[in-house]
Amino acid sequence: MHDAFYARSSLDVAPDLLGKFLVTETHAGMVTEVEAYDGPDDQACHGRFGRTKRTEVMFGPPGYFYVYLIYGMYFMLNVVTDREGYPSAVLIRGTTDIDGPGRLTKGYGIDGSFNGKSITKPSGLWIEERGVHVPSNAIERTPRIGVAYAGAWAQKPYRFVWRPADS
DNA sequence: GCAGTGATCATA
DNA sequence: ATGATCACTGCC
Repeated sequence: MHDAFYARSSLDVAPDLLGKFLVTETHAGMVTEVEAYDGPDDQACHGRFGRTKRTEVMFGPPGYFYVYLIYGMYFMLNVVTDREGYPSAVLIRGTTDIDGPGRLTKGYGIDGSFNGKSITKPSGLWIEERGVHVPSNAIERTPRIGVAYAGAWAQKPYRFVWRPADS
């Protein structure tokens, strides 16, 4: 999971995160569901209004976590992708052990203190390749969840799902 | 079906 | 300072 992995379009990184493992010192689960948020023109992307204090990390270099609070209760975990100055990220919505973006962060103990941290082991949260092969034709693509306001962008198939056949 | 919850951002 | 919005969840 070197830096070059994240230095690509969120639309390429997203499906490649399926089958990887999200790991902390106490939890590990295989990523099963993600969404891509791609650039200033994407009307569902937080970066569409330009740089703000909250979205600053999204505009920064790839390979960092972007974590924010939604609905006053739930933290959303994203990984920043692409290049510096271009706001894009991949939202991790589910793993094999915990399904649902808000439940996942709660279960893994991920809060706002992870915002802006590097995706490396010393940060306490990282992503591992464990040799799981994900057939590309088995990845399901659908519109993203909860972005009905985003006009034409609400329809784009930027959500990627893959669950092992036997689970 | 919808309440809960609070940071964020625009407006002033 | 105020008010609307929100990449969700759990209980009705």
